[in-house]
Amino acid sequence: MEFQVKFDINEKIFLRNPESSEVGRQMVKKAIDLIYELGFEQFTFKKLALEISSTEATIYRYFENKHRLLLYILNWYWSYMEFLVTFQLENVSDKKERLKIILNLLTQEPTESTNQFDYNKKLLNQIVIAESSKVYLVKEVTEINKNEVFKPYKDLCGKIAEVISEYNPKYKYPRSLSTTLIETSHHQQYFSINLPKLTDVSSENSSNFTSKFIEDFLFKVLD
Amino acid sequence: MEFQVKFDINEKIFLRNPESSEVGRQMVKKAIDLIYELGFEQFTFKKLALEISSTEATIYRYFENKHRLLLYILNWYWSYMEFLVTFQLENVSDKKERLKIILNLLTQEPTESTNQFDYNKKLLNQIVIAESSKVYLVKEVTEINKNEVFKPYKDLCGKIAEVISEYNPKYKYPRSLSTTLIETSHHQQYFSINLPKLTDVSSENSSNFTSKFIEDFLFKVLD
DNA sequence: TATTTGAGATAGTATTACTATCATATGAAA
DNA sequence: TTTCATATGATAGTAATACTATCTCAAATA
Repeated sequence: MEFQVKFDINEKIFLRNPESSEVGRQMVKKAIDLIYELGFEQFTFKKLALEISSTEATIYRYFENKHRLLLYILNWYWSYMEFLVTFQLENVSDKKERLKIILNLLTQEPTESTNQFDYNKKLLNQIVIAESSKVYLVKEVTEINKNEVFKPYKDLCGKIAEVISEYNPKYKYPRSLSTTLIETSHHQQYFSINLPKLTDVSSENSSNFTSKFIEDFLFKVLD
Repeated sequence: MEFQVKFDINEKIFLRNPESSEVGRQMVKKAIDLIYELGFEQFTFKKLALEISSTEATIYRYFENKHRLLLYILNWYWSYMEFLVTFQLENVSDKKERLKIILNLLTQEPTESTNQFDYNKKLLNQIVIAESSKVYLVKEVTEINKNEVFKPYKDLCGKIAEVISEYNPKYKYPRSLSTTLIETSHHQQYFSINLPKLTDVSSENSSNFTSKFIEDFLFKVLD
């Protein structure tokens, strides 16, 4: 079975919908490749324009600045994650199993994209790990939050919080635990590769280290 | 009782030691004010030069770029935190109490700096919450890590991990739990102020929300 | 006293992050 | 089929950023 998913991204994020044209779609696809390759700081619209054989001016007609473009990509990712959670939880009633499915989604590398029209999920996942905090750790966070541009992240968090509460209705901090799971999965994956002394990875336990760590703490917190 | 603390910051971080001159000291002090005020992205050496009535060229003689200056500030902070942990743990033998002291240091606003020669700890704390991840979430992380510039963070992590292991020697992930405590305390403090829907704060439980969440979390994991 | 060193002043460059204008192609509406 | 709106590309230009280089002067040091 194969299918594509589309999400309605909040219109406040872009000036012109990149889904509405070929350049727009190319723009987002190549942006993912470039941000992965260069890191967000070194990524520029000039470099992206060159890559898609277009111009800076054209890109600026779609996105106000590179921060917005990153936000667009992350909104897509968060929507996609919420979709995956919903989809994979379908018909699973065991409450522990439901949590495990979520942990799996948060810590496993996504499967390779099979069709060329889709975004590259592996690169996207790496971008989320290394760059996602840069969209909210900015001075203007309150201002940009007014346009509900973080709604997909909040929704994902809310969905995971629900599953947590189903499992243990007495637990008092389902949302905070939910963001902690998400953020910690990013940190520990990043640290275990780049700054392993900040973790407990070793050559023996390196495979799925983050999974094991997070699963261990989640069930200790909830049981 | 009042005293000042000095730390030897890794020489690879700066070109010229800012502690060695008055401009240098002013530079770091004012950088803390400015980064707090503008956020790291909007902070520039030009603005800092103006603020200390010096020139960009002078600042560049001390620091290669603003990333290094932020790293310098964070190294000082991490060293300071490790000092505080060591100091406040002195003569406390109760193992649970020792963990509680650490949690307190991670989640409480620091006390106002009493003397003008010292850095402003409250601003520093806010900078750590909002900007610290930007020093390691960069493409060049492996390269800059070679100079041991993250040693103070790793040492702090190691020290907290020791206290965790004392409390529960069987726990398998003391370092990862340690970084999770540190990073989660930053996230939850930031979210509870700026994106409260990502947490469980409410008007009733807002005071020390992060403290309560993390304490609950830590002892459930370790007991 | 001679010499090194640090700071300030000044200038200059490449790149970034935009904004503006105009011509042309395309596709839909009349 | 013509008309017209709209998107794109080409080009240009600006202010700010992130540097580097050079020279002078003053103060510390040998």
